[in-house]
Amino acid sequence: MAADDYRLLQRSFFARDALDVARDLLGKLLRRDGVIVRITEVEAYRHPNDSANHCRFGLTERNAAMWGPPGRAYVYLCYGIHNMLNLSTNEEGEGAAVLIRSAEPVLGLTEIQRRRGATTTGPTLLTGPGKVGQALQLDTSWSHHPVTEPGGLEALDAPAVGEILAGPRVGIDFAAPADRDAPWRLAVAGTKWVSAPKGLRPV
DNA sequence: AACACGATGGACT
DNA sequence: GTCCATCGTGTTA
Repeated sequence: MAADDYRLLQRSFFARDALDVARDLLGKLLRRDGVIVRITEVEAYRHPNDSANHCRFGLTERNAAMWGPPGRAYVYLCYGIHNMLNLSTNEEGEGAAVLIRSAEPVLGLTEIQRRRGATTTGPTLLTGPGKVGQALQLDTSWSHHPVTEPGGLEALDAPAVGEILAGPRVGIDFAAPADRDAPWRLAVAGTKWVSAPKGLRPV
């Protein structure tokens, strides 16, 4: 299949609750120039009433892309080092997004290795949100970029996946217990391209 | 105007 | 298992 045969996801795909979008994003593709990856693990950050969500204190300059139209990138810097990719969901005015936690190389493996500074072809190449950001060469200036339009970073359609695993989100111990325990981390079953298989179980 | 800390990853014991 | 790099953001004063 030629790269030009891939179809962009539509804005309406993202104009739904983050948890629904998260589930449907599994198996979909992200393209940046000659690199294509398949999404294998995601987390939903919902609106409202999600105390793990960056939008929990309202609109700020950093999280503005989450409040904006659906289908936009929200890239934020974590620990001063890692650029984390989210895709905005819900309707404009609702602060919600899906964090892309892991992916699997589809095209451009050697370029991904170069960007990551790694030689492995195994899951450690691309499991973890910081690695995804690095492989797609993203930084915070990519926030607000529409992934439903050609050019730059694109979200591409692909067949739905089969079985799905779910479990609590990672690294949100600061959140309220109910939000901490909510099974809003989703992953493709049967793949090794998942950052933390522990804690995931079939839905 | 200061300050504490994070939706992590890699190196090391 | 532990340690910590590294800096922008949001909170608090």
